[in-house]
Amino acid sequence: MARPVVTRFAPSPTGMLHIGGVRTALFCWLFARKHGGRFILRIEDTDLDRSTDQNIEIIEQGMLWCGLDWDEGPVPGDPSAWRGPHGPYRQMLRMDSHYRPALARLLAEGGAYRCRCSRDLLDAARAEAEREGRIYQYPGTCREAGHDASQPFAIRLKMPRGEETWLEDGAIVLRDLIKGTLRFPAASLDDWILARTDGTPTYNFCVVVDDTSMEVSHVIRGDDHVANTPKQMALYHALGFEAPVFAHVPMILGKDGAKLSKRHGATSITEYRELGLLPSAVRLALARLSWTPKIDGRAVESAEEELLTDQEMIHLFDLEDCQKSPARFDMDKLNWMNQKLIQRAGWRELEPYLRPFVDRIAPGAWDERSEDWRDLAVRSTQKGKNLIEMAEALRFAFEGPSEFDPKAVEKFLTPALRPVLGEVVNLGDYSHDALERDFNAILERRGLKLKDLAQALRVALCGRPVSPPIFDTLALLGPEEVRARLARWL
RNA sequence: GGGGCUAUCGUCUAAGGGUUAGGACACCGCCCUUUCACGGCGGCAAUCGGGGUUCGAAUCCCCGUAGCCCUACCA
Repeated sequence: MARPVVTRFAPSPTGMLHIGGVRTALFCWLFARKHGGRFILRIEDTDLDRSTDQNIEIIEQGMLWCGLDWDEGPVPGDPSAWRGPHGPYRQMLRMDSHYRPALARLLAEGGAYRCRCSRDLLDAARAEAEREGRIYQYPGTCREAGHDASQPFAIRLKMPRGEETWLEDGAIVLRDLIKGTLRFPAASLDDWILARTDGTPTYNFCVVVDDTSMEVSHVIRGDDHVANTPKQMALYHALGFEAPVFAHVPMILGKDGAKLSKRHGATSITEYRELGLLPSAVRLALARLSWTPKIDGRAVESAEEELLTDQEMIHLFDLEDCQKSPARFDMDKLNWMNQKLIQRAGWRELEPYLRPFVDRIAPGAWDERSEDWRDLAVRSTQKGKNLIEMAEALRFAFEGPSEFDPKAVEKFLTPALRPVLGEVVNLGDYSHDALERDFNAILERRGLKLKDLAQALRVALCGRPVSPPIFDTLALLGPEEVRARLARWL
């Protein structure tokens, strides 16, 4: 029986938003969008020491920059507000409303029990088992003791012993959409803790309660949670809830195959923004890690097909086309995708992303320019690999050269060419066609090649022999500025 | 130690018994060119090891090896 599709991303606000988390969120988002379902953002803030409102905002902003909008969850920037019928969406706010009642019911129904074994006792037993090379499992000392609440206690779940009818050959069977059918022998699982002695519930308990009450139909998460799943399945069973469908996505590794960490470069989503990447490129690159889009059953076969739009990704996305094995993060490919997406974007589309980078070079200057100017500025720098390169390529338009590359001056600004600059000063029509016509006339008269004049102009105007196409360079500066900059060479 | 997962070019991957093992990124070379780029064309490059099953294995089975996850009163 098909439930409406609901997915969720549940990060801990313990710092930055990790790129691996973004990828998981992206899969959840794609899946929900594809099936016309809802996507929930839930904050797992039970780690009180590290969770802060500021970190929550970092997550929200990272998600929004990346284009991953959620249908239910916190309202960005307002720690106490939320949107959606299943709130609150922060675990700390769900203690009394959700966790305690579920715990009480479990205790009353016998699915869980109070355990008085002290932490010291447990630690000692574990240490001893380890010393003897044995595996340690909680022996179930208090399982049938029927302890009351008169003394301190933790709460443990009664895990199946092997004979239960919902097991298959004594194993909990997980049919994972990505990993396939996985079997976990009940004997390998012990009675785990649902709530600590101080009454706070543990992670594995909260996820189940939250996913159930939020009507999550598909749990899509990192495969570091695979081994937790049978424990959670037992809890679903004890609670009498139908378990959601699970899909565990493989991890993202660094270039060297080790877990992606700081020494591999950027790990936080905000760093990718700082690198001058388009969110659409980040989405595409992340999605293509572990996922091979199939068009009519065929994997994408060319560069053209690889460059999917969001709509295409949503249309094509299928968890069955995901890899089981981990993938290494490939910055080269991300850069390539970024370049391609920059190339094919319209200037209005690019402008909001480019503006902040231009602002760093010339604060406020961008918005003072006309639409035509901004259009040309974007188009003439669209060959850049990223927004930083694009903005940098426009620097000449906002500030005159602070110095002139001596070698370039010697090579291109030859005595023979300087007089020609004087002719350029006389030109008044900077439209492309006019410039081309007038330049051709000058070149013919002087017996020069465009290359000679173009390079001389670049050096004279920008201080170095590199700039956008020469006619664009002139148009971006305008006749007045060109005359001013050329004056010293005449 | 126990439980679970994984293994094709440098990277992301395609091919579930028969292919010269295909594509993309990166790299290298050539061409184009108004600088830098873009672009076009071409090249290099892989089935972890060992046993089976089979006429035939990257594909199926077993055994190794390596890596990762879980094994907390962390999440």
